[in-house]
Amino acid sequence: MTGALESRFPTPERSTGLMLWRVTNAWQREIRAALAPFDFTHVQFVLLAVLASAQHDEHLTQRELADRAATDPMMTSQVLRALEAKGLVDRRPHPSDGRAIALSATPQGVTLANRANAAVEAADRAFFAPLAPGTERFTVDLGRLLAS
Amino acid sequence: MTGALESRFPTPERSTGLMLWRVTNAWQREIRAALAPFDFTHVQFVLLAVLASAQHDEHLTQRELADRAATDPMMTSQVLRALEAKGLVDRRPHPSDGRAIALSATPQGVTLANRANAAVEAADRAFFAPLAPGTERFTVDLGRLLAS
DNA sequence: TGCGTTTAGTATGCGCGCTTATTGAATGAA
DNA sequence: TTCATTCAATAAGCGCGCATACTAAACGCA
Repeated sequence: MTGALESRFPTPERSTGLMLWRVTNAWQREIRAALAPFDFTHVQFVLLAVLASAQHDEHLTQRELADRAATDPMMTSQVLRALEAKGLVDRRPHPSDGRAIALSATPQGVTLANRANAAVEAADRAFFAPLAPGTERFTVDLGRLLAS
Repeated sequence: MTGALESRFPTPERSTGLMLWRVTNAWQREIRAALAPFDFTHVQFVLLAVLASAQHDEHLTQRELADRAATDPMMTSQVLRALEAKGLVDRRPHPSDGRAIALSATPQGVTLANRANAAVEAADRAFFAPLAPGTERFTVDLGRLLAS
């Protein structure tokens, strides 16, 4: 660092934070490309997939779905209306809570979620392949960062 | 996975991609909080810091700065005008390229970049502390993902 | 029962990351 | 020198992530 900035890091490549930022941007590009054939954004896919995977027991509310998917409630509200417009999600009044909305994936939604999920999982495998055989360890590290 | 989605991952916590996404969002929140006292966004800080650290040899153009900082050229253009309005950056016509802009951090810009950098590096240390003593290894992993 | 508090959903607005397109200047080849 | 190509900077627009604020319904407690 010969410039006017006093940093611990001689180059941006040494900063864990900056690297994390760049890697996630690169990953988002890959996922976006993988989902483009399905006309899905990443958030659309995540919400539909989480909804489909919870389909067995009950109808989630938007709040519950947002909690499970770790998405912003505002985004969740907006994206679910888009998914409803596509005919992939049903949004009905909640039977016992007049404020809430009971969500369910339509059959088309489930079908598309499964096909898109295969594409996303393939893109993920390709993206994280350079970590093999340490991919699991890397995922555990990410979990540690979330726990705190 | 007892629902309607056929996935390799029983829960989102097992998907490296989703974990990466969540961790980066959490990291962005920490950085945003650390930079709030300086009235900086993350991109503002990164561009100013990279510019200050390159200050020694020449005046970068916006394109060169965007390349070094790995930021989008559109963002770079817009954020640099904001930094100029704050008096932290000078944007002059390039002496030999009529299309380009010669950038330099002002003295106030350098001072603020150094103070903000200390705050960001502290926030980074705190955020990645749970990885110790494997932080370096984690950073190397991130580098591997970018290389491909 | 009544009323203050909490909660589900949504409107608005801002900065980021990206795509597409435009303008004008530099470049390179005939 | 001329003209097609490349390139720096920027305009416009979209979806994401977040903050703030509002409405209406549910909840809790006396």
